[in-house]
Amino acid sequence: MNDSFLINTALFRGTSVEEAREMLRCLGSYEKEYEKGAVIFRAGESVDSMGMVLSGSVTIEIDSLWGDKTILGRVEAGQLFGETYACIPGEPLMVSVAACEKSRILFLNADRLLATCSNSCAYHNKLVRNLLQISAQKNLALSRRSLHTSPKSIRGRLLSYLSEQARLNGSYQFTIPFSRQQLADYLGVDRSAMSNELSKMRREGLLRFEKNRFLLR
Amino acid sequence: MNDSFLINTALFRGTSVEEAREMLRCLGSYEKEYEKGAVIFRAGESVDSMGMVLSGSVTIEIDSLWGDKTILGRVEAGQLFGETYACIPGEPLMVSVAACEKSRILFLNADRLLATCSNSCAYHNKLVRNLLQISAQKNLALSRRSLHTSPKSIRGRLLSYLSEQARLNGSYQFTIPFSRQQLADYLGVDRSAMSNELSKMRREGLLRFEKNRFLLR
DNA sequence: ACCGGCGGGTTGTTTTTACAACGAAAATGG
DNA sequence: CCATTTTCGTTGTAAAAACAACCCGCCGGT
Repeated sequence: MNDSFLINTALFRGTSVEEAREMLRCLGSYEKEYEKGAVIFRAGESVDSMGMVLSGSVTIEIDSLWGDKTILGRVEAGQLFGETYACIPGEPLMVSVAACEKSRILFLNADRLLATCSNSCAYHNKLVRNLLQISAQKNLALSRRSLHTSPKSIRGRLLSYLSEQARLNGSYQFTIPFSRQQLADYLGVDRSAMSNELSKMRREGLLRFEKNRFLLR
Repeated sequence: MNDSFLINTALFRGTSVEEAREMLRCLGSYEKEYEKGAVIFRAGESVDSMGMVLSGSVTIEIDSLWGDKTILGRVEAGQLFGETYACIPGEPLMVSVAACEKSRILFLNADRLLATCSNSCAYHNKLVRNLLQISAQKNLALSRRSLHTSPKSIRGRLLSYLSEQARLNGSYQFTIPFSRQQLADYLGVDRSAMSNELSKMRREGLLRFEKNRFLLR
Protein backbone atom coordinates (compact mmCIF):
# COMPACT_ATOMS: atom_id res chain seq x y z
CA MET A 1 0.00 0.00 0.00
CA ASN A 2 1.30 3.39 -0.98
CA ASP A 3 2.21 5.69 1.88
CA SER A 4 -0.03 8.49 0.75
CA PHE A 5 -2.92 6.21 -0.10
CA LEU A 6 -4.43 6.12 3.37
CA ILE A 7 -4.39 9.80 4.13
CA ASN A 8 -6.22 10.48 0.91
CA THR A 9 -9.13 8.24 1.88
CA ALA A 10 -12.27 9.72 3.37
CA LEU A 11 -11.67 7.89 6.62
CA PHE A 12 -8.15 9.09 7.30
CA ARG A 13 -8.47 12.49 5.71
CA GLY A 14 -6.88 15.10 7.87
CA THR A 15 -4.30 12.90 9.51
CA SER A 16 -0.63 12.66 8.72
CA VAL A 17 1.07 9.59 7.29
CA GLU A 18 2.63 8.72 10.64
CA GLU A 19 -0.60 9.21 12.51
CA ALA A 20 -2.46 7.07 10.04
CA ARG A 21 0.14 4.34 10.43
CA GLU A 22 -0.16 4.45 14.15
CA MET A 23 -3.93 4.30 13.93
CA LEU A 24 -3.69 1.18 11.82
CA ARG A 25 -1.81 -0.52 14.61
CA CYS A 26 -4.21 0.85 17.18
CA LEU A 27 -7.19 -0.44 15.24
CA GLY A 28 -5.82 -3.94 14.88
CA SER A 29 -5.87 -3.85 11.10
CA TYR A 30 -4.92 -6.57 8.66
CA GLU A 31 -5.04 -7.06 4.90
CA LYS A 32 -6.41 -9.84 2.76
CA GLU A 33 -6.78 -10.49 -0.94
CA TYR A 34 -9.87 -11.79 -2.72
CA GLU A 35 -10.38 -13.22 -6.18
CA LYS A 36 -13.11 -12.03 -8.51
CA GLY A 37 -16.49 -13.21 -7.29
CA ALA A 38 -15.24 -14.17 -3.83
CA VAL A 39 -17.62 -13.36 -0.97
CA ILE A 40 -16.08 -11.07 1.66
CA PHE A 41 -19.03 -10.70 4.00
CA ARG A 42 -21.96 -13.09 3.85
CA ALA A 43 -25.54 -12.14 4.74
CA GLY A 44 -26.55 -13.52 8.11
CA GLU A 45 -23.11 -13.23 9.69
CA SER A 46 -22.38 -10.47 12.12
CA VAL A 47 -19.14 -8.58 11.86
CA ASP A 48 -16.91 -6.54 14.14
CA SER A 49 -14.73 -5.06 11.45
CA MET A 50 -15.28 -2.82 8.51
CA GLY A 51 -13.43 -3.20 5.26
CA MET A 52 -11.58 -0.68 3.17
CA VAL A 53 -10.94 -1.44 -0.47
CA LEU A 54 -7.23 -0.96 -1.16
CA SER A 55 -7.39 -2.08 -4.77
CA GLY A 56 -10.09 -3.49 -7.01
CA SER A 57 -13.76 -3.02 -6.16
CA VAL A 58 -16.63 -4.80 -4.47
CA THR A 59 -20.41 -4.79 -4.69
CA ILE A 60 -22.92 -4.73 -1.87
CA GLU A 61 -25.83 -6.95 -2.72
CA ILE A 62 -28.95 -8.57 -1.40
CA ASP A 63 -29.09 -12.22 -2.39
CA SER A 64 -32.48 -13.86 -2.51
CA LEU A 65 -32.98 -17.55 -2.32
CA TRP A 66 -33.58 -18.50 -6.01
CA GLY A 67 -30.28 -16.79 -6.91
CA ASP A 68 -31.56 -13.34 -7.76
CA LYS A 69 -29.43 -10.54 -6.48
CA THR A 70 -30.08 -6.86 -5.93
CA ILE A 71 -27.05 -4.62 -6.08
CA LEU A 72 -27.19 -1.83 -3.54
CA GLY A 73 -24.00 -0.19 -4.59
CA ARG A 74 -20.43 -0.49 -5.65
CA VAL A 75 -17.42 0.32 -3.48
CA GLU A 76 -14.19 1.42 -5.15
CA ALA A 77 -10.61 1.74 -3.93
CA GLY A 78 -10.24 3.93 -0.87
CA GLN A 79 -13.85 3.49 0.17
CA LEU A 80 -15.34 1.61 3.09
CA PHE A 81 -17.93 -1.12 3.39
CA GLY A 82 -19.55 -2.83 6.34
CA GLU A 83 -19.10 0.23 8.52
CA THR A 84 -22.84 0.30 9.16
CA TYR A 85 -22.85 -3.13 10.73
CA ALA A 86 -19.57 -2.59 12.47
CA CYS A 87 -21.13 0.43 14.22
CA ILE A 88 -24.03 -1.67 15.50
CA PRO A 89 -22.47 -4.61 17.31
CA GLY A 90 -24.26 -7.91 16.88
CA GLU A 91 -26.47 -6.80 14.03
CA PRO A 92 -26.62 -9.59 11.43
CA LEU A 93 -25.89 -8.53 7.87
CA MET A 94 -28.81 -8.48 5.50
CA VAL A 95 -26.45 -7.92 2.60
CA SER A 96 -23.43 -9.70 1.21
CA VAL A 97 -20.26 -8.11 -0.07
CA ALA A 98 -18.44 -9.69 -2.99
CA ALA A 99 -15.33 -8.77 -4.94
CA CYS A 100 -16.22 -7.88 -8.51
CA GLU A 101 -12.58 -8.15 -9.50
CA LYS A 102 -9.39 -9.25 -7.78
CA SER A 103 -9.32 -6.98 -4.74
CA ARG A 104 -7.18 -6.24 -1.73
CA ILE A 105 -9.06 -5.41 1.46
CA LEU A 106 -7.96 -3.74 4.68
CA PHE A 107 -9.97 -4.70 7.75
CA LEU A 108 -10.35 -2.32 10.68
CA ASN A 109 -11.75 -3.25 14.04
CA ALA A 110 -14.79 -1.12 14.84
CA ASP A 111 -14.92 -1.53 18.60
CA ARG A 112 -11.51 -0.02 18.91
CA LEU A 113 -12.42 2.78 16.60
CA LEU A 114 -15.57 3.67 18.49
CA ALA A 115 -14.17 3.17 21.98
CA THR A 116 -13.43 6.46 23.69
CA CYS A 117 -9.73 5.92 23.35
CA SER A 118 -7.99 6.90 26.57
CA ASN A 119 -5.39 9.30 25.26
CA SER A 120 -2.92 7.30 23.25
CA CYS A 121 -4.65 8.21 19.98
CA ALA A 122 -5.64 11.83 19.88
CA TYR A 123 -7.11 11.34 16.43
CA HIS A 124 -9.93 9.04 17.36
CA ASN A 125 -12.37 11.89 17.38
CA LYS A 126 -11.26 12.97 13.96
CA LEU A 127 -11.80 9.46 12.69
CA VAL A 128 -15.26 9.24 14.22
CA ARG A 129 -16.25 12.46 12.52
CA ASN A 130 -14.88 11.22 9.24
CA LEU A 131 -16.82 8.02 9.72
CA LEU A 132 -19.99 10.01 10.31
CA GLN A 133 -19.44 11.78 7.02
CA ILE A 134 -18.92 8.46 5.29
CA SER A 135 -22.05 7.04 6.85
CA ALA A 136 -24.01 10.06 5.69
CA GLN A 137 -22.60 9.63 2.19
CA LYS A 138 -23.61 6.00 2.19
CA ASN A 139 -27.04 7.11 3.23
CA LEU A 140 -27.15 9.28 0.18
CA ALA A 141 -26.02 6.41 -2.01
CA LEU A 142 -28.83 4.24 -0.69
CA SER A 143 -31.35 7.02 -1.14
CA ARG A 144 -30.06 7.55 -4.63
CA ARG A 145 -30.72 3.97 -5.50
CA SER A 146 -34.22 4.31 -4.07
CA LEU A 147 -34.64 7.34 -6.27
CA HIS A 148 -33.61 5.36 -9.33
CA THR A 149 -35.83 2.43 -8.53
CA SER A 150 -38.86 4.49 -7.64
CA PRO A 151 -40.15 4.78 -11.22
CA LYS A 152 -42.20 1.72 -12.05
CA SER A 153 -41.10 1.42 -15.64
CA ILE A 154 -37.72 0.22 -16.87
CA ARG A 155 -37.35 3.29 -19.01
CA GLY A 156 -38.05 5.58 -16.09
CA ARG A 157 -35.39 3.86 -14.02
CA LEU A 158 -32.84 3.98 -16.78
CA LEU A 159 -33.44 7.66 -17.40
CA SER A 160 -33.23 8.41 -13.70
CA TYR A 161 -29.93 6.57 -13.43
CA LEU A 162 -28.37 7.77 -16.63
CA SER A 163 -29.36 11.39 -16.07
CA GLU A 164 -27.61 11.34 -12.76
CA GLN A 165 -24.51 9.76 -14.24
CA ALA A 166 -24.47 12.56 -16.79
CA ARG A 167 -24.89 15.12 -14.02
CA LEU A 168 -22.08 13.55 -11.98
CA ASN A 169 -19.76 13.51 -14.96
CA GLY A 170 -20.75 17.00 -15.97
CA SER A 171 -21.18 15.71 -19.51
CA TYR A 172 -23.75 13.92 -21.60
CA GLN A 173 -21.07 11.40 -22.36
CA PHE A 174 -19.90 9.07 -19.65
CA THR A 175 -18.92 5.53 -18.70
CA ILE A 176 -20.88 3.55 -16.16
CA PRO A 177 -19.25 1.22 -13.62
CA PHE A 178 -21.70 -1.62 -14.20
CA SER A 179 -22.05 -4.46 -16.65
CA ARG A 180 -25.54 -4.94 -18.09
CA GLN A 181 -26.40 -7.63 -15.59
CA GLN A 182 -25.14 -5.50 -12.72
CA LEU A 183 -27.04 -2.48 -13.91
CA ALA A 184 -30.19 -4.57 -14.18
CA ASP A 185 -29.59 -5.85 -10.66
CA TYR A 186 -29.00 -2.33 -9.42
CA LEU A 187 -32.20 -1.06 -11.00
CA GLY A 188 -34.12 -4.15 -9.97
CA VAL A 189 -35.23 -5.19 -13.45
CA ASP A 190 -34.75 -8.08 -15.82
CA ARG A 191 -31.58 -7.86 -17.87
CA SER A 192 -33.03 -8.83 -21.21
CA ALA A 193 -36.00 -6.52 -20.77
CA MET A 194 -33.55 -3.75 -19.96
CA SER A 195 -31.41 -4.48 -23.00
CA ASN A 196 -34.57 -4.36 -25.03
CA GLU A 197 -35.59 -1.03 -23.60
CA LEU A 198 -32.11 0.41 -24.16
CA SER A 199 -32.27 -0.57 -27.81
CA LYS A 200 -35.73 0.92 -28.12
CA MET A 201 -34.48 4.17 -26.64
CA ARG A 202 -31.57 4.16 -29.05
CA ARG A 203 -33.91 3.66 -31.99
CA GLU A 204 -35.93 6.62 -30.75
CA GLY A 205 -32.77 8.69 -30.70
CA LEU A 206 -32.81 9.30 -26.95
CA LEU A 207 -29.27 8.05 -26.50
CA ARG A 208 -26.36 6.17 -27.92
CA PHE A 209 -24.18 3.60 -26.28
CA GLU A 210 -21.41 1.18 -26.90
CA LYS A 211 -20.51 -1.22 -24.14
CA ASN A 212 -20.42 0.89 -20.98
CA ARG A 213 -20.04 4.22 -22.71
CA PHE A 214 -23.24 6.24 -23.00
CA LEU A 215 -24.19 9.44 -24.75
CA LEU A 216 -27.42 11.18 -23.81
CA ARG A 217 -29.16 13.75 -25.96
CA MET B 1 -41.47 18.66 26.25
CA ASN B 2 -40.99 16.31 29.17
CA ASP B 3 -37.70 16.70 31.01
CA SER B 4 -36.74 13.07 30.64
CA PHE B 5 -37.82 12.90 27.02
CA LEU B 6 -34.58 14.17 25.55
CA ILE B 7 -32.16 12.00 27.46
CA ASN B 8 -34.09 8.92 26.37
CA THR B 9 -33.61 9.71 22.71
CA ALA B 10 -30.84 8.05 20.75
CA LEU B 11 -29.15 11.39 20.17
CA PHE B 12 -28.92 12.51 23.78
CA ARG B 13 -28.51 9.07 25.33
CA GLY B 14 -25.83 9.15 27.98
CA THR B 15 -26.17 12.79 28.92
CA SER B 16 -27.88 14.23 31.97
CA VAL B 17 -31.00 16.38 31.89
CA GLU B 18 -29.01 19.53 32.60
CA GLU B 19 -26.38 18.72 30.02
CA ALA B 20 -29.04 18.03 27.43
CA ARG B 21 -30.69 21.36 28.21
CA GLU B 22 -27.43 23.15 27.84
CA MET B 23 -26.73 21.40 24.57
CA LEU B 24 -30.09 22.59 23.25
CA ARG B 25 -29.02 26.14 23.83
CA CYS B 26 -25.61 25.44 22.38
CA LEU B 27 -27.12 23.95 19.26
CA GLY B 28 -29.44 26.85 18.62
CA SER B 29 -32.55 24.73 18.77
CA TYR B 30 -36.16 25.75 18.28
CA GLU B 31 -39.51 24.01 18.07
CA LYS B 32 -42.29 24.19 15.54
CA GLU B 33 -45.60 22.48 15.04
CA TYR B 34 -46.92 21.03 11.77
CA GLU B 35 -50.40 19.97 10.76
CA LYS B 36 -51.09 16.61 9.13
CA GLY B 37 -49.75 16.55 5.60
CA ALA B 38 -47.62 19.66 6.01
CA VAL B 39 -44.25 19.56 4.29
CA ILE B 40 -41.32 20.07 6.68
CA PHE B 41 -38.42 19.68 4.26
CA ARG B 42 -38.96 19.91 0.51
CA ALA B 43 -36.84 18.05 -2.06
CA GLY B 44 -34.40 20.37 -3.79
CA GLU B 45 -33.83 22.62 -0.80
CA SER B 46 -30.67 22.33 1.19
CA VAL B 47 -30.84 22.36 4.96
CA ASP B 48 -28.53 23.23 7.81
CA SER B 49 -30.61 21.71 10.57
CA MET B 50 -31.84 18.27 11.41
CA GLY B 51 -35.23 17.62 12.94
CA MET B 52 -36.23 15.56 15.92
CA VAL B 53 -39.81 14.41 16.20
CA LEU B 54 -41.10 15.42 19.64
CA SER B 55 -44.64 14.20 19.07
CA GLY B 56 -46.53 12.76 16.12
CA SER B 57 -44.65 11.23 13.22
CA VAL B 58 -43.35 12.10 9.77
CA THR B 59 -42.58 10.23 6.57
CA ILE B 60 -39.56 10.55 4.35
CA GLU B 61 -40.61 10.31 0.74
CA ILE B 62 -39.52 10.73 -2.84
CA ASP B 63 -42.06 12.72 -4.80
CA SER B 64 -42.14 12.29 -8.54
CA LEU B 65 -43.62 14.79 -10.89
CA TRP B 66 -47.06 13.19 -11.72
CA GLY B 67 -47.80 12.99 -7.99
CA ASP B 68 -46.51 9.50 -7.28
CA LYS B 69 -44.62 9.15 -4.04
CA THR B 70 -42.24 6.56 -2.70
CA ILE B 71 -42.06 6.30 1.05
CA LEU B 72 -38.55 5.60 2.28
CA GLY B 73 -39.41 5.40 5.92
CA ARG B 74 -41.35 6.68 8.86
CA VAL B 75 -39.87 8.64 11.72
CA GLU B 76 -41.55 8.41 15.13
CA ALA B 77 -41.26 10.46 18.31
CA GLY B 78 -37.72 10.73 19.64
CA GLN B 79 -36.15 9.96 16.28
CA LEU B 80 -34.23 12.18 13.90
CA PHE B 81 -34.62 13.09 10.26
CA GLY B 82 -32.53 15.13 7.88
CA GLU B 83 -29.36 14.33 9.79
CA THR B 84 -27.83 12.94 6.62
CA TYR B 85 -28.14 16.22 4.78
CA ALA B 86 -27.26 18.25 7.80
CA CYS B 87 -23.96 16.33 7.94
CA ILE B 88 -23.18 17.18 4.32
CA PRO B 89 -23.51 20.94 4.04
CA GLY B 90 -24.95 22.19 0.79
CA GLU B 91 -26.24 18.85 -0.41
CA PRO B 92 -29.71 19.35 -1.90
CA LEU B 93 -32.39 17.03 -0.57
CA MET B 94 -33.61 14.36 -2.94
CA VAL B 95 -36.41 13.53 -0.51
CA SER B 96 -39.17 15.45 1.17
CA VAL B 97 -40.30 15.12 4.75
CA ALA B 98 -43.99 15.51 5.59
CA ALA B 99 -45.96 15.23 8.82
CA CYS B 100 -48.32 12.27 8.67
CA GLU B 101 -50.20 13.58 11.68
CA LYS B 102 -50.09 16.73 13.75
CA SER B 103 -46.47 16.79 14.88
CA ARG B 104 -44.13 18.86 16.96
CA ILE B 105 -40.57 19.14 15.66
CA LEU B 106 -37.36 20.21 17.33
CA PHE B 107 -34.74 21.63 15.00
CA LEU B 108 -31.04 21.37 15.79
CA ASN B 109 -28.33 23.24 13.96
CA ALA B 110 -25.91 20.78 12.43
CA ASP B 111 -22.90 23.04 11.97
CA ARG B 112 -22.78 23.72 15.65
CA LEU B 113 -23.18 20.05 16.43
CA LEU B 114 -20.38 18.97 14.15
CA ALA B 115 -18.04 21.85 14.86
CA THR B 116 -15.16 20.82 17.06
CA CYS B 117 -16.60 22.73 19.97
CA SER B 118 -13.84 24.57 21.80
CA ASN B 119 -14.44 23.40 25.34
CA SER B 120 -17.73 24.88 26.43
CA CYS B 121 -19.60 21.68 25.66
CA ALA B 122 -17.68 18.63 26.74
CA TYR B 123 -20.44 16.41 25.41
CA HIS B 124 -20.05 17.21 21.76
CA ASN B 125 -18.02 14.10 21.18
CA LYS B 126 -20.63 11.98 22.85
CA LEU B 127 -23.26 13.50 20.61
CA VAL B 128 -21.22 12.88 17.49
CA ARG B 129 -20.82 9.24 18.42
CA ASN B 130 -24.54 8.95 19.06
CA LEU B 131 -25.18 10.57 15.73
CA LEU B 132 -22.95 8.00 14.07
CA GLN B 133 -25.05 5.25 15.62
CA ILE B 134 -28.20 6.93 14.38
CA SER B 135 -26.79 7.33 10.92
CA ALA B 136 -25.90 3.65 10.89
CA GLN B 137 -29.40 2.78 12.02
CA LYS B 138 -30.87 4.88 9.26
CA ASN B 139 -28.62 3.05 6.87
CA LEU B 140 -30.15 -0.16 8.06
CA ALA B 141 -33.64 1.24 7.62
CA LEU B 142 -32.87 2.15 4.04
CA SER B 143 -31.29 -1.23 3.38
CA ARG B 144 -34.32 -2.88 4.91
CA ARG B 145 -36.58 -1.12 2.49
CA SER B 146 -34.36 -2.23 -0.35
CA LEU B 147 -34.68 -5.74 0.98
CA HIS B 148 -38.46 -5.47 0.94
CA THR B 149 -38.63 -4.00 -2.52
CA SER B 150 -36.15 -6.40 -4.07
CA PRO B 151 -38.71 -9.14 -4.79
CA LYS B 152 -40.34 -8.42 -8.11
CA SER B 153 -43.81 -9.63 -7.16
CA ILE B 154 -46.26 -7.85 -4.89
CA ARG B 155 -46.70 -10.96 -2.85
CA GLY B 156 -42.97 -11.33 -2.33
CA ARG B 157 -42.70 -7.78 -1.12
CA LEU B 158 -45.62 -8.13 1.23
CA LEU B 159 -44.24 -11.31 2.71
CA SER B 160 -40.81 -9.77 3.11
CA TYR B 161 -42.26 -6.77 4.90
CA LEU B 162 -44.80 -8.60 7.02
CA SER B 163 -42.35 -11.30 8.09
CA GLU B 164 -40.02 -8.66 9.36
CA GLN B 165 -42.78 -6.88 11.21
CA ALA B 166 -43.62 -10.19 12.86
CA ARG B 167 -39.97 -10.68 13.75
CA LEU B 168 -39.70 -7.17 15.16
CA ASN B 169 -42.83 -7.62 17.25
CA GLY B 170 -41.77 -11.08 18.33
CA SER B 171 -45.25 -12.28 17.47
CA TYR B 172 -47.23 -13.36 14.44
CA GLN B 173 -49.76 -10.76 15.41
CA PHE B 174 -48.85 -7.11 15.02
CA THR B 175 -49.97 -3.67 13.92
CA ILE B 176 -48.27 -1.87 11.09
CA PRO B 177 -47.65 1.89 11.10
CA PHE B 178 -48.88 2.40 7.53
CA SER B 179 -52.22 2.90 5.86
CA ARG B 180 -52.79 0.85 2.73
CA GLN B 181 -51.74 3.67 0.47
CA GLN B 182 -48.64 4.31 2.54
CA LEU B 183 -47.71 0.65 2.58
CA ALA B 184 -48.13 0.50 -1.19
CA ASP B 185 -45.92 3.58 -1.50
CA TYR B 186 -43.35 2.03 0.79
CA LEU B 187 -43.28 -1.22 -1.18
CA GLY B 188 -43.41 0.60 -4.48
CA VAL B 189 -46.54 -1.07 -5.82
CA ASP B 190 -50.03 -0.06 -6.85
CA ARG B 191 -52.44 0.20 -3.95
CA SER B 192 -55.37 -1.57 -5.56
CA ALA B 193 -53.17 -4.36 -6.85
CA MET B 194 -51.77 -4.73 -3.35
CA SER B 195 -55.24 -4.83 -1.79
CA ASN B 196 -56.11 -7.47 -4.31
CA GLU B 197 -53.05 -9.53 -3.45
CA LEU B 198 -53.72 -9.22 0.27
CA SER B 199 -57.23 -10.54 -0.20
CA LYS B 200 -55.92 -13.40 -2.30
CA MET B 201 -53.43 -14.29 0.41
CA ARG B 202 -56.22 -14.20 2.98
CA ARG B 203 -58.35 -16.53 0.86
CA GLU B 204 -55.39 -18.89 0.69
CA GLY B 205 -55.14 -18.82 4.46
CA LEU B 206 -51.69 -17.27 4.56
CA LEU B 207 -52.77 -14.48 6.88
CA ARG B 208 -55.60 -12.55 8.41
CA PHE B 209 -55.98 -8.85 8.77
CA GLU B 210 -58.35 -6.18 9.86
CA LYS B 211 -57.36 -2.61 9.25
CA ASN B 212 -53.72 -2.33 10.27
CA ARG B 213 -53.70 -5.42 12.44
CA PHE B 214 -52.19 -8.51 10.85
CA LEU B 215 -51.92 -12.14 11.82
CA LEU B 216 -49.47 -14.37 9.98
CA ARG B 217 -49.68 -18.14 9.97
C1' DA C 1 -6.76 -22.74 -34.05
C1' DC C 2 -10.18 -24.70 -31.42
C1' DC C 3 -13.12 -24.84 -27.60
C1' DG C 4 -15.96 -23.05 -23.95
C1' DG C 5 -17.69 -19.54 -21.22
C1' DC C 6 -19.40 -14.95 -20.71
C1' DG C 7 -21.63 -10.70 -21.87
C1' DG C 8 -25.01 -8.76 -24.38
C1' DG C 9 -28.79 -8.30 -27.83
C1' DT C 10 -33.18 -10.21 -29.97
C1' DT C 11 -37.59 -12.36 -30.10
C1' DG C 12 -41.94 -14.46 -28.68
C1' DT C 13 -44.92 -16.01 -24.95
C1' DT C 14 -46.95 -15.75 -20.51
C1' DT C 15 -47.64 -13.76 -16.31
C1' DT C 16 -48.14 -9.73 -13.58
C1' DT C 17 -48.90 -5.39 -12.66
C1' DA C 18 -50.60 -0.82 -13.34
C1' DC C 19 -54.52 1.79 -14.26
C1' DA C 20 -59.21 3.35 -14.20
C1' DA C 21 -63.65 3.14 -12.41
C1' DC C 22 -66.74 2.03 -8.98
C1' DG C 23 -69.12 1.17 -4.40
C1' DA C 24 -69.25 0.48 0.44
C1' DA C 25 -67.63 1.57 4.82
C1' DA C 26 -65.40 4.51 7.86
C1' DA C 27 -63.67 8.78 9.33
C1' DT C 28 -63.91 13.70 9.39
C1' DG C 29 -65.76 18.11 10.14
C1' DG C 30 -69.21 21.47 10.72
C1' DC D 1 -76.24 14.24 13.26
C1' DC D 2 -75.76 14.84 8.60
C1' DA D 3 -72.78 15.82 4.64
C1' DT D 4 -68.48 15.21 2.65
C1' DT D 5 -64.22 13.18 2.13
C1' DT D 6 -61.08 9.55 2.67
C1' DT D 7 -59.92 4.79 2.77
C1' DC D 8 -60.19 0.30 1.18
C1' DG D 9 -61.67 -3.62 -1.50
C1' DT D 10 -63.34 -5.29 -6.11
C1' DT D 11 -63.36 -5.88 -10.97
C1' DG D 12 -61.97 -5.71 -15.80
C1' DT D 13 -58.76 -4.23 -19.26
C1' DA D 14 -54.61 -2.74 -21.30
C1' DA D 15 -49.83 -2.41 -20.91
C1' DA D 16 -45.56 -3.88 -19.41
C1' DA D 17 -42.27 -6.69 -17.56
C1' DA D 18 -40.57 -11.29 -16.50
C1' DC D 19 -39.14 -15.38 -18.43
C1' DA D 20 -37.14 -18.66 -21.59
C1' DA D 21 -34.73 -19.59 -25.53
C1' DC D 22 -31.69 -18.37 -28.78
C1' DC D 23 -28.08 -15.83 -31.32
C1' DC D 24 -23.68 -13.68 -32.00
C1' DG D 25 -19.09 -11.85 -30.89
C1' DC D 26 -15.30 -11.58 -27.77
C1' DC D 27 -11.82 -13.30 -24.84
C1' DG D 28 -8.80 -16.56 -22.34
C1' DG D 29 -7.03 -20.88 -21.98
C1' DT D 30 -5.20 -25.06 -23.86
